[in-house]
Amino acid sequence: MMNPVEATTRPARIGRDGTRSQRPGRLASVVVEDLAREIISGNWAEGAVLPTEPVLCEEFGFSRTVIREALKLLEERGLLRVEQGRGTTVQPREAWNLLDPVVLRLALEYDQDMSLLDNLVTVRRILEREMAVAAAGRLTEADLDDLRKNIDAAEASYDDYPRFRFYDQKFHAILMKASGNEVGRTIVAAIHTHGGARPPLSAAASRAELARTVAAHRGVYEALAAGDGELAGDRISEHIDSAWAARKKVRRGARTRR
Amino acid sequence: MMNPVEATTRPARIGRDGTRSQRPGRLASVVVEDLAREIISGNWAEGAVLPTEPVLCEEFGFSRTVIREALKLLEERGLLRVEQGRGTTVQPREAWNLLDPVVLRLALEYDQDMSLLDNLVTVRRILEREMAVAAAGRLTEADLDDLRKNIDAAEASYDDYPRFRFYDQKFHAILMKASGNEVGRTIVAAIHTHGGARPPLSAAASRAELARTVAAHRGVYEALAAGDGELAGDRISEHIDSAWAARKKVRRGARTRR
DNA sequence: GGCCCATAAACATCAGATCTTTTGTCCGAG
DNA sequence: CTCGGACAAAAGATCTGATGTTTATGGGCC
Repeated sequence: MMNPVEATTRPARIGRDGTRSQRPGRLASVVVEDLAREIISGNWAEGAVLPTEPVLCEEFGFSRTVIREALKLLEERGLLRVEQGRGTTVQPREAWNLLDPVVLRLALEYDQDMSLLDNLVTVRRILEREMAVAAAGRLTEADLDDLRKNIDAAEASYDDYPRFRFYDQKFHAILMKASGNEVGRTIVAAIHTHGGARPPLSAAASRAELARTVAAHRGVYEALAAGDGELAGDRISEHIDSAWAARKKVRRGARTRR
Repeated sequence: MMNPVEATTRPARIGRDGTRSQRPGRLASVVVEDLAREIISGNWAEGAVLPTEPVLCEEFGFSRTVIREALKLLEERGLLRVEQGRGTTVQPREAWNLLDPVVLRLALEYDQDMSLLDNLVTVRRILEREMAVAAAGRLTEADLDDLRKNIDAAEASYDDYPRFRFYDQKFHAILMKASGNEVGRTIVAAIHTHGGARPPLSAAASRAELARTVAAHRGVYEALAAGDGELAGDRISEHIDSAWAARKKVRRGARTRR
């Protein structure tokens, strides 16, 4: 269902030299990853000109088909600008599409002071708050049932963190869907899926933290069941904030920079 | 600047037969537009299987290079799923990246009840409100100067609507940038650029409406200059809401469905 | 009936050639 | 010396045809 692959894709420039023990799905994704990293890490500054396509072919050992596909995808993500007759140049950070999975993942990886992660959580908190308010007036009995069963399932998963996270995200997903705001749902889903998959958000949590999450969800549920959208919004906002604060504290003591 | 072409793109399958009086920038964009329209209009339902690449080549009259590039871009946008050995299928609406320019434009075009546009404005209002609050504590003197000059320039452009819109958007852009929230800025910028370019948001406004906009901006500016972030946020939120309400009213009387 | 392999379908990649656009240079006219 | 236009070089865009890989399917074989 999901796609938890490619978190560490980086098969080190495989060519056609026979030793391709594993193929990364698409060759172009290797090139995308590589070039995106150069750009996002700041190694290649804004305005820098990339080598020409034939040169890149030689460097990576892939054909032009693959290289071109990668360049097009990077252009689509706002990292590059490809112009006939002129060459390929690096776009300014303002043009990057930070909601794109690859861009987001790499940007977070090089986000030393966690300002980007902070931004992400802020956006998520704001949007989810308002979407909870909107959902309050639209939830069906079936939705409420779903939410309740989801909370129960999460409560029974304290010993299986991945499973717990699944139900955690599912809870928010039900709410987003019920809010009727497709745009908000798209954004929040992108943040959940690709932003939450990084430390410190992806690190296993203490049992107490999980219990707090369940309690918070139950509080949101009760507010929704009572039809009090504002209260539900306040509670989910508070929930996201406090969960993030707890996570930041964890990270601070960990020093996980690799 | 924009690209008002290709609303009805289908230049009768130009080949290399000499008569290519005009090239649409990239051939792939024609294919992207065409296929995206089929999907977003609902003409092709979720799960539908597209013709194979060779067939598409024949239909469009382009080579596989072009067709493949288009398919890859559509996959990137969440509209399609391309799988080796199986074929190309249409993705469910939930997977669409509604913030992508092309997807957003077409989705709005087929957004008969304006619910999507409503979603867009809601997200924008929520985000901009919070970002104004954040900006209040970070604005430099230079930023404030910029804002003031921007308002004055807008006020002097009542008779040149495109120019007025430029300054209008610039005002918001300065604020977004000053907020320090890159993610929020990316999202709001996407909404401004690609969502605001459609009727009824793109239609020329009355002089009174423009004056109200300027007054609203000035109110936001004064709150910011006074360091009152909450007030600035409330004002900008109110501004976006009332401007949208006015626009909806215009649209209602117009019946612009073509 | 269930398992295994041959085959076909469909996308992935490669290789090389030709076309277009952009840009910079060079040279002659004024 | 400066301005233009012709010309050439660079770089991406597109075309063509062949070959590799993955997936699904169908027919034997046990």
